[in-house]
This record gives sequence, structure tokens and C-alpha cells, in this order.
Amino acid sequence: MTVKVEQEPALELPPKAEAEAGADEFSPPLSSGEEEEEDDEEDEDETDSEGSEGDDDGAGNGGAPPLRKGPWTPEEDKRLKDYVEAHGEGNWNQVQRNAGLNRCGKSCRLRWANHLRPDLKKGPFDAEEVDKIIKFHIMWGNKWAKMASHLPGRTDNEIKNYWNTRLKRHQRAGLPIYPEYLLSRVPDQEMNCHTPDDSRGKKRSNELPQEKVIGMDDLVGDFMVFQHLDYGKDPVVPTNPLKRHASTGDLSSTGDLSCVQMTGNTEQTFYSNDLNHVLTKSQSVPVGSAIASSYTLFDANPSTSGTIHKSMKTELPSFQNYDFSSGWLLQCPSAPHVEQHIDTFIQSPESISSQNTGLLGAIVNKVDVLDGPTESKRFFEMTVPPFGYNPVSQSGYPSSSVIGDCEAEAHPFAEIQASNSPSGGSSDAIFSFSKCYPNASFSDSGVPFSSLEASFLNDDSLLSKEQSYLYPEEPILSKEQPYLYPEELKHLTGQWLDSSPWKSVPGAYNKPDFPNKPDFPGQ
DNA sequence: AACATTAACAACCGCAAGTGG
DNA sequence: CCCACTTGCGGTTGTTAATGT
Repeated sequence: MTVKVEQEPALELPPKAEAEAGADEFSPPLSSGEEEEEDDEEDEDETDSEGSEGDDDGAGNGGAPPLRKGPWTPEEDKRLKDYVEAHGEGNWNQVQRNAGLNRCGKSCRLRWANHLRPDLKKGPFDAEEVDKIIKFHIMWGNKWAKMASHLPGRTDNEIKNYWNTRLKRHQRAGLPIYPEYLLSRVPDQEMNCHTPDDSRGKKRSNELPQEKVIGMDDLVGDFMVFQHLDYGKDPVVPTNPLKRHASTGDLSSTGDLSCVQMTGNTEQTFYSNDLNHVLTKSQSVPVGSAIASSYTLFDANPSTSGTIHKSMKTELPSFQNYDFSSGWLLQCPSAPHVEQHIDTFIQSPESISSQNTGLLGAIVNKVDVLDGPTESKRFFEMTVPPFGYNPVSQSGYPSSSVIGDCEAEAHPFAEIQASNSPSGGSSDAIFSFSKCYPNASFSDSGVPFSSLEASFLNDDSLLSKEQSYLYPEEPILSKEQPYLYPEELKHLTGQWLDSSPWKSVPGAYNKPDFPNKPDFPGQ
């Protein structure tokens, strides 16, 4: 391994490293007396550095002190910054050699890119950024660099860290990873559309084979289940639940997804996310969201009518590995209590023999029943507006074919196809919405859209105008059901709700101040 | 107050594409 | 074409501070 490090190591080690390294290694502290160092002498080295590095930066330094690792000191930062400002970016190994830094070029690049660049925007993500991140993730999956390129001042690492933290938090709380209000707005064209810049198409070791990791055949066959619906046990969360065809997959992100396939039955009823939508129509309809919750596959294909073939909870490398094309519909319960009901129901005998016309309907209705009278109005029906539907000014949309052709394809998510119209051949798609969200009222008018949301809606670069917006009729959150987090709840209620709702979610939301809390009308 | 858990952050690691000799 | 090197990306791990019990 020959770590090559030339000249003056000169830099003092970070507090910890120093003691230890100091002994054998280079670096006489640079003066400056960087205060802190003292505190702990012993520490093992974090800089253990032993030339280890080895990796790419390769460069052996023959005899020179091993390259440093670990936290950067202010002095190192200064050297790097001065050097880059004087010579420009690039050629990072030269930076290492010429800037008097005992750091590998890669480390220098990273430090510069993530911390020293002048255009970096520090501080927590604001609500708008959060929305964008979620949306980008829906569209692209774990393309951190790509996301960063669309978030000025933010780094891929920052975004990635934020996402992973958020992911964990939501998993723990049993929340959907993708808020519906965003899922329903991501145009299909945007999904995983890789721009030339990210066309490298490399496959990483942790990525799974392009063609499917788990085929539908793998998913269909076992007898149902649902016993996995346990939010406490690290539900799997897709990194990109909506991608129709596998391309890349990350093993790190996991998620739960429920899916339903229903085809060609007259009385077919379709459900989509959160049990929110029930479609009965002979058409291909874009189905809104795929929200992480639980992998559950239903197969309502006539041939297997009404039988739940398999539900799964698998550590999916990525949702991107699933092919949900052709008739597979995503169904994602968003609230634990709903899933529990489903769980209970599914494991009951009646569920097994449920009619193919309403397997999920039965399930959902059962949920409704189980929820008791207070939630008796779980469903309502509405005509699905056409893609041009604008939630803000939804005037005059033709209630016609949502379906059929390319329009359906334009939708971000899965489309489903049925053969018949149960309700008399109208081409309108009928949806029923469940009331998973007690208390968020979304009338078509008077919805207090946030400026952020408005910007989303107006951002042509991000959103397609061809999409439908569906909102739950009923409000959602109550203090008794603290299932949503501020960023989601804000969009559902139009308000920022503080602490109380999520206090009961363990570790869910410790920060009393959600960043950049905006004002909402009527608040 | 002590300990445990979680979130946020920073950095490292391995891989693969790009580039030039 | 091969090879070494550089660069960039995404996954993973480690550290620390905040928070909860």
C-alpha cells in the first residue's frame, strides 16, 4: 500500500488523533494551538490511518507518513481552501501533494465539495427543500447527486443524510415515506428519467441486477399473510417505489409497499394507496401513490380471484427492482391502525374467500367496520378529474377518459386496467377514498395551499400539468392519531401543527421548531 | 444523574466511468 | 486495446449532541 504523502505533514491532528498519531506519525502540531485538542488524549486513533487508505486514491506515499483520516481541522480546511481558491478545483491528488495536506485527494475533494465550497447553503432544509427532496426521490430514487444539482447550495451527502434519517424516522413511526400529496403530483415522465448527466448507468455492487430481483412470479404463489404488518420491525421502504422496470437498486433503502393486481373482471374494484382509492372502471387509470407501508401483494386476477396470494415483507434493495407494470397496482396503507385491521381481517377465513370483485373492498370495508361507527364514512366517491385537473382552480374539467392511452402512461405510477365498467359504462373512473386521515379536510376550494405547494404546482420543470390531484375528503389527523409528521400534515391541513400530535410518536419529532415554519392563511 | 436511544452530521469505502498515455 | 490514474457517486460507518426514560 504505499501511501504516498509528500512534504510536510505539518498539520496537526485533530484533537483525538493527535495524541496517538503524534507519537509515531508525522504532524507536529501546527502551532496555532488549536485549542480543543486536549480533551482526550488517549483515544484511539481514529486516524488510525495506517496508510490504509489504500483505496483509490491510491497513491502510495512511500515511506511518508500515512494519510490522515477522520475529521478535518480548521488548519487543514484553511489550507485546502486557500489552495483551491488559488488553483481551482480538480486534480485533487495534486491538491494533496501541493497544499501541504496529508489527506488523500478524494478526501480533499469531498471536504471541499461538502464543506468548503463558497456556495454551500448551510443549515437545516427548509420546507420547500424537503418537498423537493421527497419529490426527487419519488422520481429518481437514490440519485443524490442529481438531487443536489437541483438544490442549490446543497450537497448530495447532505441530502442523503437527511433522507436516510427521515427514512428511519418514518419507518419507526410507521409513516408513509412518500406523502400522498407529493406522490400524486409526480409525473411519470419525471420518474427515473435519467438525464444525460446521470447516464453513466453504472451498476454498483450494491445494486441488484437490472432485471428484477423479485419477479411477480416470486410474489404470487404463496398464500397470503399480512403478518408482517409490524411497523416496529423495520419495515422495508422502497427507494423508488414507482419505477416500473428495474434498473438499479439500492440495498440500503428499504420499504414496504402494498400492491394489488386486478384485471379483467367486471365488478372489479381497485384500490390504491392508503386504501384511499377504489376504482371501478374499465379503463386504465393512473393510480396515485405508492407509499411505503407494507409489502402486500394481492392478486385479484380472475384466475385467482379474490385470493391473496402473497404478501411479503422483504428487505427490498429498492422498489426499483420491481416491475409493477401491467396491472399491478400499488396499495399502501398509511396508518398503522388500518394495517392492523387489515392484518386481522386477512388472517380471518373470510378474507380468503373474498370475492374477486372486492377483495380489497372487503378488506377495506372490514377495516371500516373494525374502525367502528366513528369512522363509518370511510369512503366517498368522486369522479376522477382528467389529468389537466388543477386542484387549485379546478374549474371545468371534463370528466372523461382519464384512461386509455398515453395519458394514463403519463402518470407517475402504476396504471391498472380493467375491462368493464361496473357503473354503466361511463368512462369516468370512480374512486372511493378512505378516510385514513381523520381531520384534514380537502375541499376543492379553499384548500390553503402553501406557497410551497403552489410553487410546486407551478413549477413546470418539476411537474407535469398532466396529472390528477386527488385528495381525501375527510380530514385527517387528530391528536389521537398522530400518524403524520409536520411536513406531511402541513400539506394536509394547511397548518403547521406543533408538538402535541407527534409527541406520542417515540422519537419522532424532537425538534420543537420545524424549520422555516411558514404562515398559513387562517392561522 | 445516569443510561439508552435517536437524529444529525461527517467521513470513509468501494465501485465504476472517464481520460490520457 | 490496455492500463494507470482521476473523478464522481452512492452506500456504509462512526461520532456527537439532543432527547427520552
